[in-house]
Amino acid sequence: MDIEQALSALNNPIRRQILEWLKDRSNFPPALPEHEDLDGVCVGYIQEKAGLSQSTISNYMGLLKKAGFVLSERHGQWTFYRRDEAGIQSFCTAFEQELLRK
Amino acid sequence: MDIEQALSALNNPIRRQILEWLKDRSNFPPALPEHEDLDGVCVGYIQEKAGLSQSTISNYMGLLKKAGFVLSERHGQWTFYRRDEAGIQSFCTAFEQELLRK
DNA sequence: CCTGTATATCGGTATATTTCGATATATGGA
DNA sequence: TCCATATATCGAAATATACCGATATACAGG
Repeated sequence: MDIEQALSALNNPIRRQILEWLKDRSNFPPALPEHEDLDGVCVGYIQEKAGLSQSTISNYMGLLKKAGFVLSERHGQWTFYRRDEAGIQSFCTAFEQELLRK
Repeated sequence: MDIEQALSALNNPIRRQILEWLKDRSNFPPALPEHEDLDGVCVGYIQEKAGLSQSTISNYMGLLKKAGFVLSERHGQWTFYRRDEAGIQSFCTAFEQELLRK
């Protein structure tokens, strides 16, 4: 739980937007039939929605992952990203702990 | 309450450290006798503790103020900064609101 | 008004971040 | 094994941030 790394990851409006989008799978196109039972959204969908290049989004997802905000799972050629609610929660707790007066 | 500006202000370990130090006046040298009834800490004390240049600290305090984390009060040649607990609280609330699922 | 002290602002350099296109890697299928 | 697709990584250019020293401003006391 590196608060510095976490804040850097959040200090970008598009990365924060991605975390918001991931709250609800219906922000993205429907999953392919063979992926319907999987949690998470593939990089391509996120890229399309964000309107940035593939490499940028791949990099962003890596930052969010290292910061503990998303989990990833590889299935075939696809990587599916989803929110890490426990990681987000624990960051929030630690962050408030630091910021708020006691 | 600009969350972008607030996160930028917090995205620096020394600025966060300053907010922590300001939780407790005793982190700094005692106030001059004529300032004893005043709340807050003057820029010089903060600078000395942080070990950065005067201009950097003055700039930092300006960023923290614009972000709503500190209040300032001028008395004579001194500017006294103190935490804006309400501002900090309201940032925390808004931030969690955005970050946490629902 | 002149001087000294505290703080703010300016202008610059070094470093970090954003973002891209090109390329590398992984995988599934013909 | 060869090709197409999805994602990751690399290298570079543009922009932002971290700092500094120099200078400006604000004020207090003689």
